[in-house]
Amino acid sequence: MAKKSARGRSTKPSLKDVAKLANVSVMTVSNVINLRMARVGDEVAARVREAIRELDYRPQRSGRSLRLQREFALGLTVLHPDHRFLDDPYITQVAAGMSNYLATIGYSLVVNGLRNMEALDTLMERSFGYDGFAVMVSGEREQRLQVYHTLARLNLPMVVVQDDPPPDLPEISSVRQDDGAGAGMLVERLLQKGAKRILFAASRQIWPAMERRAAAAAAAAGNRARIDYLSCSEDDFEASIGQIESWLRAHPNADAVMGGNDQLGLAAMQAAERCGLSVPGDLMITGYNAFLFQKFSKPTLCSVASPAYEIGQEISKILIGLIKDERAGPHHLMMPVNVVEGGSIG
Amino acid sequence: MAKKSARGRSTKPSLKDVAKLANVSVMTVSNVINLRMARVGDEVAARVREAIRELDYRPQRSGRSLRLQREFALGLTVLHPDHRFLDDPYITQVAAGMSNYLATIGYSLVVNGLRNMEALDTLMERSFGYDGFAVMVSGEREQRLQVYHTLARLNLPMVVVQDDPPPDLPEISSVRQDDGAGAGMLVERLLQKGAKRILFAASRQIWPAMERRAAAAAAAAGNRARIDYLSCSEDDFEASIGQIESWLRAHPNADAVMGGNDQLGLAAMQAAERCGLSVPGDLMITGYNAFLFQKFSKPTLCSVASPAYEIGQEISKILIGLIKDERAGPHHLMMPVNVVEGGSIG
DNA sequence: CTGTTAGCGCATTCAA
DNA sequence: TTGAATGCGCTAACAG
Repeated sequence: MAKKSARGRSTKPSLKDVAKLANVSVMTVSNVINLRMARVGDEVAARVREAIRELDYRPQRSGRSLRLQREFALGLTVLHPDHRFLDDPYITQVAAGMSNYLATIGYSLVVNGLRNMEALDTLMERSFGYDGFAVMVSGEREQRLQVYHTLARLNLPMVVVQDDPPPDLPEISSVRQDDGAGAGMLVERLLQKGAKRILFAASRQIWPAMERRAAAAAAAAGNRARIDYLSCSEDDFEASIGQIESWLRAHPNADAVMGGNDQLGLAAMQAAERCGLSVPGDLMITGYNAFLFQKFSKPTLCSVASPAYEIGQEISKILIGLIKDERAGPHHLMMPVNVVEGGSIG
Repeated sequence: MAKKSARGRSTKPSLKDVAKLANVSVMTVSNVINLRMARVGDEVAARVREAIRELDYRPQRSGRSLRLQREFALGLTVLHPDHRFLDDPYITQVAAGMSNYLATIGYSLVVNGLRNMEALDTLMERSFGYDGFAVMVSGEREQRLQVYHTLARLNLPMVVVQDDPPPDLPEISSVRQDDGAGAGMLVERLLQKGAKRILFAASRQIWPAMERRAAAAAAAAGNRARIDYLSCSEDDFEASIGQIESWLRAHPNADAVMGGNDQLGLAAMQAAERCGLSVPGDLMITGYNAFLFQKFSKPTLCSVASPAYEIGQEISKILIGLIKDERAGPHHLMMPVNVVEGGSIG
């Protein structure tokens, strides 16, 4: 049971308490805990374990961290103006992948949601609680670069997610999914089905990955089809529908709408219905990053499966590697993607 | 710039380094950093700040934590068999609410996703990195109680989310939303519109809150309507649709389906369509916890707005209060909910 | 206003 | 095989 001091404040037991109870030195206890059994006799070890159990002792992270100069945690920093930043399923999948991998090696995940640059500055002044971290940033490239530069000053292993790291900071690693290929595959299917005029509906809030999808779609289409670009207020679903609907009414010759993500694909489905267009007969629709929503529509959305969860795991492995071997160079990982079939393109 | 040792390993600067550069004692630097300006002269403070800037010094959390016996972080522990535990929008909203509140006071959020009791035991052996934590557990009440009892041994401020804490552990706090009232309001509306036979479609994975909703719905209906109960495999959307569809075909006199959450409400929408039932004409449908999805269907789902984000904030406030004043008793907070209108009940 | 001392819990190093 | 000494970075308490 926890020790209580005179004032009634319960204090956690330390190595010293265990050592006293087991009648050994603190080092012996430390050795037992860290499984250095070669250095401890069997019966002594048993006595120590009994004392640990009796006191309900658990090593205190702060002492260990101070001594070893390791925090035994990784960070996930998200810079995004929406305060409900974890609404984004991509972010949550990355976080889940990191958390689950880290749990297997006794590490923790520290999540930081920042709404603007000021919050970042505040964060920078404080100490952190991790040995390395991943960053996901929305906004213009210029601003993203500024964020990366700021965070690089922490001098900690760092992975940029779904973006190109700054060329002038070669130490930074990156992990992305192959959104160029994914968008290309979707466009190819639309072209095969005769699409000549396509709308790419992106979110108003800029994510680098979505820009890459739009660019890759345009490149894949070449001069075989025309691709227009529409920026939608993704956070307001109703508004997105309205914007796509307006565009569809203004462009009755459109053959397809590519949603920058599945939410926008679903918005396009409803916009089509409001315009009296049948899917996929009158209008084909695709989404991107098939998470929960992909099946919510009828017909099901044709989309691209995102390995966001696996990306979270890979990020962790890379960071742990960089922490263990400081000499290791930066990693740049590109995860493959594949199309998820759906009735929305026929 | 970061100091480099002979081996090329970069080492973080410490108070001592700053003190040396500024020609003051470490305590003076500490006082400047902690804004104890009454104890430091203006020009000395300026000199110290200059040194901090020059060395890019940042206080190291581990030293501070060790000295003050505080981790400056809160934990969020989720025990749920699905490894993508953060797929649940309720959990992510709670996490976002916690993270954003904590950012304002310089605390961090540590996320722990556990898939089973073994993972919990592993976690219990290690040291943690937080001063208090919130718990969200799915599964049977018996198993949940076991989890709470295990975690209580950490002897840390603890908040149970969306569940009753164990009666024999009066120290544990709790925060819930008033799901009884929410379910009651939905039932009342259905009854007003003449519903006599209602299906409550719950997820196969048991969440205490969903059980409360089902119980409250039955209680509210009394003998005015019959409420059946169906357990759906929520993780597989297609399977959920199939299960609800089967039930609807077997019970053609059903008037309404209450989804235990919005995902299940959406599944019911599709099941209705497959049965050739129009919504709300032939069948009324409700959801629960209106997050992103609530607007994804047509007609829009009638649901109950969840204050999950606010719950996250309240959890943090409660925990911080308990950490600051150990004498404070447990808190038990019940957050009100309200209905979100939608065309799915007419 | 500034400096000195001491010790938080732990693991590396060295001594027995 | 076990123990003792040392110091990681920081701040409360006290001394000047």
